Amino acid sequence: MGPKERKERERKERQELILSAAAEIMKEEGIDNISVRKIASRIEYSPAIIYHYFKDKDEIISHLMKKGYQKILDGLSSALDPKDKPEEKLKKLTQRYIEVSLQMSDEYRTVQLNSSPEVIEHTASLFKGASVKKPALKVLAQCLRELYKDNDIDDSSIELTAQIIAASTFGLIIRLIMEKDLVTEEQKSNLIEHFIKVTVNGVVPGNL
Amino acid sequence: MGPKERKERERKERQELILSAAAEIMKEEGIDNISVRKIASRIEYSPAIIYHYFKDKDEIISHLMKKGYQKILDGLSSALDPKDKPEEKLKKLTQRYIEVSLQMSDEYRTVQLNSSPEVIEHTASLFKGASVKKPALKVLAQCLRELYKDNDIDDSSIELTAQIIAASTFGLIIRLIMEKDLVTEEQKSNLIEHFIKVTVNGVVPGNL
DNA sequence: TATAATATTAAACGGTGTTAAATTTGTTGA
DNA sequence: TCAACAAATTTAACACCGTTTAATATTATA
Repeated sequence: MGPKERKERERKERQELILSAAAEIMKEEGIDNISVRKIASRIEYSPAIIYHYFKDKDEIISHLMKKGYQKILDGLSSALDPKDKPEEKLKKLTQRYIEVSLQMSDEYRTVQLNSSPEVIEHTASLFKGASVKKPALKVLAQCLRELYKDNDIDDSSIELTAQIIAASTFGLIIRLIMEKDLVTEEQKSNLIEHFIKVTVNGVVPGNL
Repeated sequence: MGPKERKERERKERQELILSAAAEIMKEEGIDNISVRKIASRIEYSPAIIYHYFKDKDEIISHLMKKGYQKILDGLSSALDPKDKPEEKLKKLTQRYIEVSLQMSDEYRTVQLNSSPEVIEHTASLFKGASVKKPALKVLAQCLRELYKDNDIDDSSIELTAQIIAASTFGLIIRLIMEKDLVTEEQKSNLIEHFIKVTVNGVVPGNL
């Protein structure tokens, strides 16, 4: 309520202004064409002002990443139906993840392939312990735990499996995005269907 | 033998000079730090000369891609032992592909993630018919054909499977490269081992 | 209202890819 | 051998880029 808070709020508003300008540019011209100068001119300020609200350009990009990543996670939760069997859950989850990612292919690509250390920290999924720190992996691991409830499988094995499913799915999605002009819709849905079949078969109890 | 041929040869030599300078920079400073001016200064010419031998910087990058891609393929063939059973072949092939790719991670990343249309044409693997046009997929599909020799599986299914293995493996490799600072050697080999197990289990006859 | 803090800008630095025109170098034919 | 032509190479510029420093304008505070 004091002026301190207002200041803080105004500062955030300006940051949002900058971020949304950057997001606009990303949508219109792609991630690589975001430039500090373009952002500045779009919000009708001088380029230098950007550095009053962000450390550097990378920090702006990082913010865009985080938002994109969150978007994927949000679209995921609605795919879980408690009534489903574990195997079915796994299929639906994977299917949904692929669908949501393909719907926002530009953002997905940007988020997942950006190689700045700060962003990688947010997208990394292969390090030990990722299945408890990464929401998407967490739900996946939970799904696998149900799948293996009658088997004697240690947790590190489940984590590995979750990470592998994530990495494989990531690979399929990125390739589908990159080759979108070369792959027909039919081929695409064949691939997705087949992928889910193969992946689930690969991790189903008894095969491990 | 006429001067025409010599001219042609000399031109190629200069192109090679430029390319190897670019490759050096890529090795030392990473793909993103290749610049026309740096190449020029390294070969002790003025920047403009580059454009006498290449259309633009992208063309230079494209050449680096093609070479990198070839390198992967070359390292692959030696992994095939005719005495192995199909399942074993598949495992070794995948293992080798991952190893070779990780050994040249910068190049792999560059080759596989470059999004210029010209390069995508060389790396694409999901379009219908890819398994006969792409050497790496061809050997993979052949491997699968052996694996399914006693089963009644149509060829389009084999192609789909090959493409899926390729895309999944691609995903694992890219993530391992991107997260190399976060993943320990132990975790890495666990992942690779587990990945091969899961993948092979997923495509083994009877599970499909 | 004066002072201190904050917001904003102008201007520059060093970097980038690329191009047009001028210049040097090399080749060829008379 | 020399002039004419063609090829190779450079100079210089254009239009961008990210970033920093110092000066200026604006706002808040005492």
